Amino acid sequence: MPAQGRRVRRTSEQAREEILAVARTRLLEHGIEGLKIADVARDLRMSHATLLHHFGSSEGMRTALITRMGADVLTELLATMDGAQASESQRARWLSTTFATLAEQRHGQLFAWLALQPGQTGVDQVGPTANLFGELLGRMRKVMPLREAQFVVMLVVTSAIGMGVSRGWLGAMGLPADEPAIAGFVRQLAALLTVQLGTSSAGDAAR
Amino acid sequence: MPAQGRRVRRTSEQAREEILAVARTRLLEHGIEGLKIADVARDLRMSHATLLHHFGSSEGMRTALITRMGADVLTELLATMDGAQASESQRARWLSTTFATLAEQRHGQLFAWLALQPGQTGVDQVGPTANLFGELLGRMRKVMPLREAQFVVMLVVTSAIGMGVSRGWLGAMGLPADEPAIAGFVRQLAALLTVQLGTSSAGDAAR
DNA sequence: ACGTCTATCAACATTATTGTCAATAAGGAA
DNA sequence: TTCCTTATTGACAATAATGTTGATAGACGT
Repeated sequence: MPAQGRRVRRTSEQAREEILAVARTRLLEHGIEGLKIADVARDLRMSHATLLHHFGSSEGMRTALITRMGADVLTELLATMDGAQASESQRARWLSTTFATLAEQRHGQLFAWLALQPGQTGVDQVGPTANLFGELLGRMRKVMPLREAQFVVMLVVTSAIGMGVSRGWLGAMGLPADEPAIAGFVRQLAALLTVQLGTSSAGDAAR
Repeated sequence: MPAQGRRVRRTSEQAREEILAVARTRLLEHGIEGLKIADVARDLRMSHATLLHHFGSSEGMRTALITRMGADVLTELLATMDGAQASESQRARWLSTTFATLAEQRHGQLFAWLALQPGQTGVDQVGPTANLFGELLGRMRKVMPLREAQFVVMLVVTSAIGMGVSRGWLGAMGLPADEPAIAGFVRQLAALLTVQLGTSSAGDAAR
């Protein structure tokens, strides 16, 4: 164990990792306000100067955090896709896990944060995540016509993001939003989409 | 026109209105960062001390803004409901306008902002909006069974909020999100829900 | 041991943001 | 007019937050 007065010396990479980890949990618990570099640094028992040394500026840290979290979402999403495309029951499970991934509260915070960045600034920072949903769409196209795929992905993505962003207060605003209610909702959605996809699988439901 | 050196003296109410109006547009254009009281005041050619005089603190202003915008959403939503419940074509139109109301970029900013408030803080401030979606749900129950109504409202609300929050960057992430694409999406959704509601109108689609 | 590299830190500097206060002036009432 | 209320303001105060710097000390190689 390090004595109190003793400096801990991490590698540059380690330091960045630890900082981003703390920043993430602070974002979840305290919102954007929790991202002041002094606070993040204090959680690590590190001087805020050190934090600045690693990220250049407070904005640098925030940008890195956006990039990291975006990449995590991408990884999770693509992981759930692998091997879950063929059968209908598999597709239902895919929907459920995808929904869970996107609607997770922490990701909701990320999306909300992105939404509040003026202009494109936030999105540009996402870097590798840039084509996140395009990737999803591409894989869906392999098992259904483009128009269907676009509709399904769009519906699932927007609904999941909306759920993630607003889960905290949907309940307070009159909609049932506890765990079982959401699970039931996802099941209903899966059933609805299954019907839809089974019925008009060559189809064009609109106009 | 007021000469430069001359003070403009508004009623307390007028002042609050003008301030909130400016604050709203600033929120839309510059995100939360645009809400610094000095900036808002400058847009009105007013000293920031005056702004503080009317709202007590910067937080007071932000709270008032949340309340106001929330109330506006509520008003718009309920307005679109009146008289658009009975027939199916009317229901489709209701969905379209409701969707438009919630997905509107400016409201998306509001929702995103709410999502980033730690804990319940943000929601509590919404005041009259508190039961916003409960109101929606109540009206839907008049024309369909509870389980159906819950599902439909939940789907529309989450999807619309998700759309509003992420409209700015859905395109950059690979999903078609220009005006016609969204319009098409809403039409497809309406069609899908119409089928669903027509088919199993006593139904329990899940499990 | 010695030297190099650089992560770390305390103290300082700078700015940004919010908040306070006493004085001023606009509008209405008496 | 005169008086009273209070919206308005500039100047100041108090922090809060970010950024800067020179010195210190781990880790690693020679």
